[in-house]
Amino acid sequence: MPKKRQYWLMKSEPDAFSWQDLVDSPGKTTFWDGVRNYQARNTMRDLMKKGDGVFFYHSRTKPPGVVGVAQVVKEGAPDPTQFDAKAKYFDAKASPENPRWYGVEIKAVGILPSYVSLEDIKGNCDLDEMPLVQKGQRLSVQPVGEKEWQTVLKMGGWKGRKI
DNA sequence: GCCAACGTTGGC
DNA sequence: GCCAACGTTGGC
Repeated sequence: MPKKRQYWLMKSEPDAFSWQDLVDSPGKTTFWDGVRNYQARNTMRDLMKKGDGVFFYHSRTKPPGVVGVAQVVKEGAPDPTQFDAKAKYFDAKASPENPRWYGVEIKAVGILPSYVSLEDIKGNCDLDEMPLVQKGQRLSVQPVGEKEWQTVLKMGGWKGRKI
């Protein structure tokens, strides 16, 4: 039974970790750590699969929007920062035997030739169903439908390989 | 920098 | 197990 390709959107504040930081990472790959929201955790731990497409979204920028395309290269694994007492994301209630927080590894595939801002997304009625534009939506890791994935790629002038 | 929306914590 | 207080997110 072939698995259906899934798509996601991951938010990051560029001051903390930008698209360029991802591109500059060894192998253009990074472990997505520091997520401390249970729903986002469940998504990364249980749902995101190797090869899934990821929109890399810059939040708290002027303007916020989708900057590039990435892919999941390693599925959910315990986030090491939860065990590090000195780390910002330390969680005293987590232990290696009983991890609480998970992350995935993603790899940059390519930048979108044209940035797709939040305003652009809100302005396209084909994208009304995206969690991103729902009121009060704050999830840093969220699903993207097949239709929405293709629409945003088109808006961004994506000429890269199909994911 | 403001603040609405939302999630989590902890006293009871 | 309720819910007020608190902390965080993220657009504006």
